[in-house]
Amino acid sequence: MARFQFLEETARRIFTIHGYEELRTPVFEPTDLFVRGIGEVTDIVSKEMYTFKDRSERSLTLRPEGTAGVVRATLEHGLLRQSSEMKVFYMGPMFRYERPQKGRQRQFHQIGCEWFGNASPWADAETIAMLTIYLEACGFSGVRTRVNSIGARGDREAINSALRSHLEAHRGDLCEDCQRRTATHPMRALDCKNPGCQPTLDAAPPIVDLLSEASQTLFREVCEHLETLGIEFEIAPRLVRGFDYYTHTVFETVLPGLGAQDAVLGGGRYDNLFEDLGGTSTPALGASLGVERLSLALQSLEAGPDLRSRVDVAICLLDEAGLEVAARLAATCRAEGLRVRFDYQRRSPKAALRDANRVNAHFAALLGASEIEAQHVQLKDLESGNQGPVSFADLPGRLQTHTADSPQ
RNA sequence: GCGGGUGUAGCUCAGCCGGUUAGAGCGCCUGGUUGUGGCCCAGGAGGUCGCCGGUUCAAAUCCGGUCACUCGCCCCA
Repeated sequence: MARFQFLEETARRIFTIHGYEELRTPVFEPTDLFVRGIGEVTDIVSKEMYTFKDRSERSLTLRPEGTAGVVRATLEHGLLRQSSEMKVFYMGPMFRYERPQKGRQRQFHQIGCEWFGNASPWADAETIAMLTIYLEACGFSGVRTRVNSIGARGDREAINSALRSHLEAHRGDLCEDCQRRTATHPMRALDCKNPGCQPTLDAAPPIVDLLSEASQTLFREVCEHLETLGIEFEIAPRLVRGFDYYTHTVFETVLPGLGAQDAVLGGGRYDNLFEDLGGTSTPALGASLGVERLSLALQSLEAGPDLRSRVDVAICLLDEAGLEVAARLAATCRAEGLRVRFDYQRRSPKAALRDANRVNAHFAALLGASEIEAQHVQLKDLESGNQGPVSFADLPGRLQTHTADSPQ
């Protein structure tokens, strides 16, 4: 949980300084929204949605991804009317009906960002840059995002027919899936991992070469801007994505140590989605991060962030006296914003101190009959072992000056 | 949808070619310190061996079923 919080808070911080605001959307939506948005023939829509009927026989679906819901909310509430541009991020659970395995569960969490109303290749570059900065802020190093362009929707027919004729010519060398995709969605065949298909796929014309002049220029500019921003990336000529709404730039980032499910983020531009969902044509792009996968990757990091929880002071009773006094002290310290450990249990001093040590407290405030008599606690620094009296009244102030510079 | 694996103490696991009171490490508790943690030492608590059935004089161990979890393929975050 600490890792989730860290990943989410870091995202809030990095996304916010890039001008994004958080938006919350419902966890379920009308099924039709995803069918129209993601595309009928995609795996997600055809076999991975959690779909059910409500009491009025409406078909609802637990969201398998975040973008469609954000676009729907934007259209429905006219969020894009007062300004022509908007940047939002979200985080929350997503659902896909499939066999769980490492780095993949049926309910999982994504952090996503969406940027509406900006067609500049700078927007693509900034988005990839921001995500790279985010991953680095989380402690990952050597992040290299894989980037490709699948062109405008108008380029699609030329791409498909060129790929189809190539794939048809080598039909016998392709696996069943690829043979099927040749007809339905030839671009998807390109990222088939089946070893037998590789020679044929390697020999296929690169998608970028099949794009219109304008689309190629756009992609070149995205790459140039990434270099201007000093972002490490690599061009992945065969990278395509599983959602139909993508156009032009697509990208994904993989991290080591995650086995088969190593993509921690994916995204791209989707300039037609607003129209597809009944809005006016709006350039847009976005990405989403898989929180569980990031969390796993964070775990295997040799020098990860320090996520141990910290307690400023643990109040330790030394004898039968002092429960009421301790309760009041805990309350006044908490009112000052201090993290206080006190469990109202009567236990041996030894056990109380051991507990204080276990929860990683900076100080232990020791309280017994003689301390109450003198109106002070014995404040013990648990790292140095130094101990001395501090009056009840001075305790909160004293703790604040000593814990102000500490992490977390 | 397809194919593997595993279910034994709070956690990680050993034991499993059937045979006495089911073990280890870590964690937890107590004591060594008549009101003081971390390190060390000594002791202690804790288990229907996933569940149901079968074979047998005897089952954690063999067989069947069932449930749960897990890994891989497909696809994706």
